Amino acid sequence: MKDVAARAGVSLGTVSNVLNKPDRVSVQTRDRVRAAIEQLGFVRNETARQLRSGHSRTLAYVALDSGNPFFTDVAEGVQDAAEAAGLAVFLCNSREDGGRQDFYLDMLEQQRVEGILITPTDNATDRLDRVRGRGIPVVVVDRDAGPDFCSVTVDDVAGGELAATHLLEAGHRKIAYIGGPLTIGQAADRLTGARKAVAAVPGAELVVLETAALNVAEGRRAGERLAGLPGSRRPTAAFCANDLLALGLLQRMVRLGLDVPGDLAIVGYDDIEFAGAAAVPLTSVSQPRHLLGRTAAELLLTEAADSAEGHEHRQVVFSPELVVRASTALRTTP
Amino acid sequence: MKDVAARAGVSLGTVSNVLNKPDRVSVQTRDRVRAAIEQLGFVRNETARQLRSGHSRTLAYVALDSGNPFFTDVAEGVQDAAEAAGLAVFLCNSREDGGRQDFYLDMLEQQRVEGILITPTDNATDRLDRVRGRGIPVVVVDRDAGPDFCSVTVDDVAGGELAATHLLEAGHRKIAYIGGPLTIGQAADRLTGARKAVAAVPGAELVVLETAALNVAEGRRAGERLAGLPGSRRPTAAFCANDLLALGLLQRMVRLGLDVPGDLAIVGYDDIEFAGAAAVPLTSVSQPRHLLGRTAAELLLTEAADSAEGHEHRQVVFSPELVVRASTALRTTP
DNA sequence: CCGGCGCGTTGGAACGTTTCAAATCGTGGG
DNA sequence: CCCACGATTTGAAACGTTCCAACGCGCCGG
Repeated sequence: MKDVAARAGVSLGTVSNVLNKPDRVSVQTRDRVRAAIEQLGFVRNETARQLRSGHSRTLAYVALDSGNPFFTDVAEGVQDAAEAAGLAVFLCNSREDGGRQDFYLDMLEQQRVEGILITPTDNATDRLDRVRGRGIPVVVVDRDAGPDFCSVTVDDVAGGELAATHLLEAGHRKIAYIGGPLTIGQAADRLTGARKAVAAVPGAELVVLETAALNVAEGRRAGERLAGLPGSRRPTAAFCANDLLALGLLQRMVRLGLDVPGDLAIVGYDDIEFAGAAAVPLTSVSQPRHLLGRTAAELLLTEAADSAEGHEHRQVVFSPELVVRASTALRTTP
Repeated sequence: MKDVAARAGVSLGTVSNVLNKPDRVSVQTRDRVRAAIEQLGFVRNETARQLRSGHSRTLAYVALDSGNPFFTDVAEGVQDAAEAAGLAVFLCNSREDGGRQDFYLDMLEQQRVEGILITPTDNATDRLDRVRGRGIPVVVVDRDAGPDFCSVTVDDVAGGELAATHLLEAGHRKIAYIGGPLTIGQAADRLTGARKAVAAVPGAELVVLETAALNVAEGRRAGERLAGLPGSRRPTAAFCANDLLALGLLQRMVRLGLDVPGDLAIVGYDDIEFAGAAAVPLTSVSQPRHLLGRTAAELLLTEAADSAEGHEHRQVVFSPELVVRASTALRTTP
């Protein structure tokens, strides 16, 4: 900057003004300084700027697993919001490892980021409290963290209800819920929602098939269990706790010569990219992933702005949406 | 740090020494300072450290599309290598948008990162040259950028050869190549490799079905084209330029009542997560994604270390590997 | 008893910005 | 002709570290 000032024949302060408050500087000087910047290929040193101004213009998102498209979509939403506010985003990936998560949190404290978005590995609230104690705003993404944190989540109970209601409205009365282990909050919530919907319809019945995991192989296994039932006892529809289960189930049904949705209608959850590309395009419950990220970032910016006066923590809960595809098409023969 | 110094009854310099060269400080003082740090919850201000030391201990990876598992795996490799060297990683996502890419490059220049790993959107070599002109090492990932840049790639010609050879060895003599548009370097290279393998076997023939894109829908369309051929003219095997095509093709074949691999053996490319979970698990050409990232990061660190004396740019080319699954199982009746 | 050596420690000068009070310069009103 | 005033510009003090020359001090060899 010193060189730029010398070349333009002005003082350091003026160069700084051209960069930060161009309207304070006369047109001639401004142009002269800009020309000098251009000629020297000057690039502002953000580090020094941060040190002096106390603002880093950077926020961070600590995701649970970047390999999961859910989180990459959320991250995109975060980036969009941050970009709009002129902030850079540090993307960190804890890979479900508490140690790595702590490592990143330490690093981010040292970097003095403006704020942290995080999907924590487990009950990390005390660690997060400490971070916030340092004056760094924290927003929890896709997890509830109580009234002391801003958070952004999607209502899994509502999602379960949505899926089951859709099946009930299509005339199904015996519905299987496939998912588990039920110790996973989301699997349990989706079941709760489904139960609620089924309970509201007289004569409707929900059969729970708990699985050991939420993957394709378990979906196939569930398919075998269903196919093994005599026709009269077999559900006519299945609601799977995620799309992997649903895809596995779908594959096995097709393989066993059963028709989807004729013999079994299927609803998945998450609306992953492959849901629409499956052999029979899959009806699925979709979460507003991009919006989730954007909202979380906006909440963070609000909290940062409020930091002076008292800040009211908000828990935003989004509603999932049902995306109807062929796997639950109405049966032509009722 | 001032507070820590005061509390421990030492000077600023000593605190700094405890942090950076603990062996220069006597045990008693060291412990006293550490206790003070603990009590005050002091966290070093990385920004100031960077400003003074001139080193940011941060590198960046500008990926083409974080939604693509390929790049997230590469990113993990990068992170592992960086972590081992005690560096933080800025993850940026250009989403195939040159403007966004330039925005990030500007930002990274301002941040004075130690180095940049990038999968560029297009011929961005002049922009990258400018970045390097500022003294920031650059390594190109998954693209060749000529002898003036370090780069890390995977040999697509070899991959195509590998796939075709596998099919030839299984006895196939009429093989379809499905992929395109051939203006995409990778689709063209894989075809080149396949041609090479087929040319080496007398009596073997390669049928090229160029597609408009590399997605599931195009794969299905190719399936229809193949199924429409009379049995005698229909290839007995297909090599698809990526797994999406292969999955679409597989779905359509199964749907049309053809057997895989009995009527048509299929090889995909990329070995995406779903390849192994398909209705018929897919044989696929796998790229060492994690290794790609790790190597790129290591190359970058080398270049950064060499910066003083002349640096020799290296182009590392990895070999793909074939992962054999059921979609090319040997036919029981030859 | 003195000079020199090493170990610990100290003080202060950078690093490259931003920020702000003060200086400068025309300018129009009185 | 003087003065207050707005618009520009300047100069210097931060920001929180690291780095280095210099310092104090106990000890050893002469």
